[in-house]
Amino acid sequence: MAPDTPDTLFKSLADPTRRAIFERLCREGEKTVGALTAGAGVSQPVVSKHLGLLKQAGLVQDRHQGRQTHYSALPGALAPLVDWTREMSAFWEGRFDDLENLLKRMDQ
Amino acid sequence: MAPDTPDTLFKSLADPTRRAIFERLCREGEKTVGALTAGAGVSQPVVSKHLGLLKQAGLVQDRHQGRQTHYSALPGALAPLVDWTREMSAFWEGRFDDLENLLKRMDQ
DNA sequence: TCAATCCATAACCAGATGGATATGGATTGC
DNA sequence: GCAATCCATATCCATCTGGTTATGGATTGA
Repeated sequence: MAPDTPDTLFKSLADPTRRAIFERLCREGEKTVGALTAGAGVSQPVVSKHLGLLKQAGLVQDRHQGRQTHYSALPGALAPLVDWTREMSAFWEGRFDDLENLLKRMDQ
Repeated sequence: MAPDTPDTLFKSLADPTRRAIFERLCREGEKTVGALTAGAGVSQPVVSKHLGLLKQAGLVQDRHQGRQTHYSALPGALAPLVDWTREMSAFWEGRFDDLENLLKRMDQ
């Protein structure tokens, strides 16, 4: 799946375990697979698999150092998501052709 | 699943068919199930099921008129998504404790 | 009233997916 | 060199999920 598309991003972040891993990397910075496994609530192979998917999606990068692999977040990859939500909201803001929208705006 | 949480929103928008329906509602405004089915590429029951999930997630609302049901988008429900991405980016911006981040910033 | 239309629900199926365990390669420490 | 550690891959399994067809209730129109 092509990285950095809304589809890939939504799919990658839809799983709670996977999203939690990404969140930890965003909050706490670079971490090894072992460190991520501690507290993930799932086995190490599962963590590795999720990290592989996050990497494919362009959301994380890895750095090999000896027998450890350090992963870190690439929050810039979230840009297409931001664009998408902005686009959807923009369509909403730009449309005033039904009564409900009109009433909502008059309500403000 | 509780509506309007990042988890529910990501899951709801992860499916391409479902997201396409939501996008159409955002772009083109209120539509009946029949109108949405035309061009969705899937059968009418599938469209109904997706609309049911989108409604549970708080992303759409429905309005019954005779034998038709009109659905419309509620893009305000995307707010938790926007907040979440902002939060992740904020963690990123606030951290300058490793060499790679430093180099990236010096690069700009 | 009766046929047709619109939509939701039910039942079912195939494939995707998240999880576990088993294993093995690479690296480190003794 | 050898045992131990770290991680990725392989295999397998149960469940979830997105799709189909079948059906039926409600409403409309003739």
